[in-house]
Amino acid sequence: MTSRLEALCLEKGLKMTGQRRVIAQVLSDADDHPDVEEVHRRAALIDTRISIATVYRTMRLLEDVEVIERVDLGDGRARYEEASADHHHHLIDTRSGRIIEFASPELEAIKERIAHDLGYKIVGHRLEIYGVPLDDAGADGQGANGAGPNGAGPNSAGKEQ
Amino acid sequence: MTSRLEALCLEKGLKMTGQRRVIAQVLSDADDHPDVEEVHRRAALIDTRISIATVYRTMRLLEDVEVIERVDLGDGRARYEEASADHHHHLIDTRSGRIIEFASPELEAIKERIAHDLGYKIVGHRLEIYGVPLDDAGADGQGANGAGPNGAGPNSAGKEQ
DNA sequence: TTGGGATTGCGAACGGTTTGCAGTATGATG
DNA sequence: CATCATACTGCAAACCGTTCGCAATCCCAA
Ligand SMILES: [Mn+2]
Ligand SMILES: [Mn+2]
Ligand SMILES: [Zn+2]
Ligand SMILES: [Zn+2]
Repeated sequence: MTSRLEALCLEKGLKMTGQRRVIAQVLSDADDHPDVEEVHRRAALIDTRISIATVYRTMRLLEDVEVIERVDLGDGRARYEEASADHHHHLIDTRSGRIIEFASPELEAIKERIAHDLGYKIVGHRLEIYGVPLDDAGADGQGANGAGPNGAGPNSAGKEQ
Repeated sequence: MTSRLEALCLEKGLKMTGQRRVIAQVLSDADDHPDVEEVHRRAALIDTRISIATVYRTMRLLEDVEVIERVDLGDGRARYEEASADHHHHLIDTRSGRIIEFASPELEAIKERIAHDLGYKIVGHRLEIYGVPLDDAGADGQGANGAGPNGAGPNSAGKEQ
């Protein structure tokens, strides 16, 4: 049974080996932002004979052909997610480690304008927000209120990890 | 002669050693974003007897007491700059490596609103833009035009590195 | 089915950073 | 101003995520 990502790999003309199929499977199933060790761990559940080196190599390969995207969340290691049509950023809950995805057209527009005004064309950018839940033991008042009306994107709800 | 940062360190109650004084000097003089090796290199010009380990330890210390700030510009190593009152971000010229600082109140406001709407209080954030000069061999048209009227901050001109 | 280039597993090497340890300096105290 | 406990330093080894060389293996086009 070919996974979503395996199909993508075939389209890109990649040679499909057993380990690549397993990794593609793992990444297709994932809805979080696993690092290489985590991918390896999950892959090992399906097929024990996959080395971490191969996972590293495959992640790089998949990144190169833009099947997955590298995410830098500030902890030491590289994390990955399926390359998706909808660009987004991450808010990291520093208390729980939970990761919430968001998108903001306004923010992107401003960013674009800033670069342009400085005489630059954007070739990439990175934005992460680190925060703590408002309703927790927050020093600053304000009650909790669900995701609001602003451009906060496709998934105002959040994935974890 | 006590440097600006040395004075700050004294205020914070840090024990001032010879090597710390030299490092404080180097950082006071710097107007770019040196990594640890670069700080060590510059420090060695003033006093040859400073080990890289001490520089690492001192940078961490100064970061902890908020005399300097760590900057992550995407290359492997940590870079640093003097902690300043005016918050800003960086646009990295991927062709030249030049680093341009900018600030944008609108951008900060939107970021604030996004987090709030998601139910979070911001404790930190990170934003970098990678770009290439518009007037270079840009594929996408538009002539060059200097820094514009938008909130692009305190130093629309740029520092290098 | 075969053959050769691509891929794998292993361990060693990498680059940036941290750390254990023994020796040295600092600055508080008398 | 001398003394001393403590904090700091240099060195080298360890660390952590990641890459790489190499020989063995696999994939897939012919
Ligand atoms: Mn994501
Ligand atoms: Mn800066
Ligand atoms: Zn964006
Ligand atoms: Zn900001």
